[in-house]
Order: sequence, then C-alpha cells, then structure tokens
Amino acid sequence: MTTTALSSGLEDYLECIYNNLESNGSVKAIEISKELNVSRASVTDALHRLAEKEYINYQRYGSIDITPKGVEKAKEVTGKHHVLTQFFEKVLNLSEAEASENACRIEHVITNEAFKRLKVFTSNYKKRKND
Amino acid sequence: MTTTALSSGLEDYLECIYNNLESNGSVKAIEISKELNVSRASVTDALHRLAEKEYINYQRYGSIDITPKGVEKAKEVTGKHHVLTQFFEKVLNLSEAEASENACRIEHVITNEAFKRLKVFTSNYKKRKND
DNA sequence: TATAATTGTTAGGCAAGCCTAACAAAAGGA
DNA sequence: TCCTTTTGTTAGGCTTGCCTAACAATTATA
Repeated sequence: MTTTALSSGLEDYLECIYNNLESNGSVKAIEISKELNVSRASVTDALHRLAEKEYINYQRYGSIDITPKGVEKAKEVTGKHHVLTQFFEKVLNLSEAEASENACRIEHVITNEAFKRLKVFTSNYKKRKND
Repeated sequence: MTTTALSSGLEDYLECIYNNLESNGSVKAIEISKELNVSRASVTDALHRLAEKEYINYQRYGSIDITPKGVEKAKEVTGKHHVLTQFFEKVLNLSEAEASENACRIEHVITNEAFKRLKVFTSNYKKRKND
C-alpha cells in the first residue's frame, strides 16, 4: 500500500468522512462542508484529492466511500484525537471543547513515538486518579 | 499594536531571527536559509512578509532587525518551545531531539490556555521528581 | 584595487487550499 | 409529473509558500 502523505487539511476531511460513515452509514458533501466550515466547492476539491490518493472511492454526484487504506488512516487520526482529548481533559483539566480543539490541532503533527508515550502516560494517570 | 496573525512558517522564520540576534547580535539571510532548509529566495520572501507585518525592520541588502512587536512574539514562541521540550523530555522521557521536534510542531498550534496548564503541570512534575 | 566568491534579489513558475458565481443534477413536494 | 429547493460541480481567481535560474550587490582576497 502506498502511504501517500496527507496534509492536515486532508486528514480533517478524511476524519470527518470516516466519523459520518461510522455513525450514519453515509456522508454527503454538504455535511462535510458544514462540519469543517468550508464551501461546497472546497469539499469537491478535497474529495478529488482524497480519491486520487486512494483514501476514498468517489465519482461525480456519486456516493462517498472510504477505502481500507482510508479507514486505516482515519482510525490512526481519530485514535490520536481521542487520546489527546483525554490528556487535555483528564490531565490538564481543560474543558471538553478546548481539549478537543487542541487535539484537532495536534493530532496532525505529533510524532508517533511522542504519541505512544502520551497514550501510556495518560492511561496510567487516569488509573492512579481512580485508585 | 496590531497583532497580525503569523503562520507557522513565518513564526519559524521569526524564531530563527530572534535566536540568532540573541546569540550573535545579527542575522544574515543565508544563515536563516541554512537553519530552516529553504532557498535564499524563500528567505527574501519571508523577510518581506515579516517586515510588512512589522515584526522586523528590513530593507534591500540591509541588516535584519527585530521590532518590539517581533521580540514579544518571538519570546512567546520560544517560551512555548522550551516548555514543550521540557514536557516531552522530562515527563515523557523522549530524546532531546525528538522532544524538540515535537515542540517545533506543536508550539504553533497549542492554545494559550492549554499551554499555561502544561507549563504548570511540567514544572510541578519536575519538582515532584526532584524531591 | 581588481577580480572572484559569496550573498541577496528578482522574475517566473508551481501546488495546495480556499473562495464566489454560475450552472447542472438530484431530491422533494404540490 | 412538473417545479422548486437543495446539493454538487465547474470555472476562474486569490494567497501562501516554496522552488530555480539569472542577475546584482557585497565581501574577501590576490
């Protein structure tokens, strides 16, 4: 599998597509447009770019499907999002909104090693708290 | 003072200028070019953009000076860089290189509130460790 | 000081992402 | 079914940030 690098922006689109597919079984461009606060035209652009890189299957006026490669990538990103949110909420006591905001921004740039350590740290921390 | 937002990229240029000025009293475009791994032409571009936003004073073939506004911004960014590096090194036990790499990436996107909490957390953590 | 090497600038180009406006297709309601 | 509304696409344009190549200014050295 060719792991074409994705920009932060495209990762956000993919994450949005994945989450909507998980919860509704389908996604429409207009939803993506609303969730990410971009124009419908920008969504069309992004869908083209994601399809070109084979993260989704998609054609003009057709439904939006995610490929296995896309799922893998989306899981990776949402996994980071979740752990980062937990860290900011449980360890630093930020509000849910601000925790998620920071997670959104950092999930695209943190290195894998740093992420792994943060994950372990956060889960141990929560355990200590609960004991 | 107009606090024109700076992109991650321009923040990196400004940080580099500030650090060089602090340690040497002057900076040359070629040094910036080497440190940031970009062409000399890109540095000229960036200097124009930073000067336009009044973070530096600069003119064709002239020396590069940082404005008070630039110093403030640079201190903010380098401060974040330092705290983030400490967090990754001391709390998560990453190597100095990987800690700094993550700091570089995150310093531009973390919210001020999250940063404040992380700073307090990290300093308390170090204290506990040393007691 | 004249020349060579280094450094800085300009011009022109490219890709990513975003936008609006106009148009096309699809979906929903009378 | 026809008409309206909604959704999606296209075209054209803009900014940021990077590049190379050619040229200009500066600095260093013979």
